[in-house]
Amino acid sequence: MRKTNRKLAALYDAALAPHGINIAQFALLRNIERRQPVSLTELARLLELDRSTMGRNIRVLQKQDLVLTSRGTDQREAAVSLTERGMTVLRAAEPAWEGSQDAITARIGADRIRILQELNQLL
Amino acid sequence: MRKTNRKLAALYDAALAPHGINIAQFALLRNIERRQPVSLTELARLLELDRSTMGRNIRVLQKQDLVLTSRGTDQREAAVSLTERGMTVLRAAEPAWEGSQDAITARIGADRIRILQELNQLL
DNA sequence: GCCAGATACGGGCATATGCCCGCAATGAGC
DNA sequence: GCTCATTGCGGGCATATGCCCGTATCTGGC
Repeated sequence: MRKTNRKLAALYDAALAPHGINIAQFALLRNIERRQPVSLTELARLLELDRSTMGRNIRVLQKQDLVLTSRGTDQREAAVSLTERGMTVLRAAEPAWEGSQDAITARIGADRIRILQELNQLL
Repeated sequence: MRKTNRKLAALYDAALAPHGINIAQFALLRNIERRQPVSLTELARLLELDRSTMGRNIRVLQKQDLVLTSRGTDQREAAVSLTERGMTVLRAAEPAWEGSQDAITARIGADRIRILQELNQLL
């Protein structure tokens, strides 16, 4: 599973590289878009990551001017949103992501993809 | 896949924690045992990892006195072998690993496990 | 035997990931 | 209103991962 995950990530990363992001960042940007403005804790819950990991990942996106964070009503919360550039990059990267998705589906079969999705539910 | 991989790794890591190693290190130790003495490049090939990553992972095991490296016939090569302690820890950790393996198989089904193994071949 | 290209490593740079600890803001109970 | 447990973050520590570049060693063709 670890091997496969690395290979799969490498495939997506190669396809997304021209857009300056990797698969982890792509997934993160999509989640931000859906929920913005959203807190770090909420994003961490959505992607099932440690909160501190999420904080650092967001910082990288911020450095690239893809997201911005401000304080929420709750002064503790960091409210994360896409910047205009973030939205542009996300839109531009989507075809590359879909292309990889299709290529991988063709290679391993839609039924196996479905099983991978089930797997995550079971754990 | 990335989510599932993290969850799965966490399960194994928890089971292996009492032995002071994680799932990546466990897999690495097993491969070293099978091929020792073995070069970094060969190990990297076996586990499909970047060679520099392998070098660093080995260094961690070395720091814990689980493996030792010496120069091979080819003076460039690092010949990696298990230390006695490495062997002991590997043997001690195996039941924990098998326990996780069984628990996970029970949870997600042997057929899905088999599909995961096929997946790696296809990529 | 000598040199050029190939091969094995190590180190630097960047990201990803988790755990723990401490700080600040919130909110519930009195 | 005030105290204290809860919640949201950031920073420190450690590992994992990949890419690129430089150095050392080897090897094949001459």
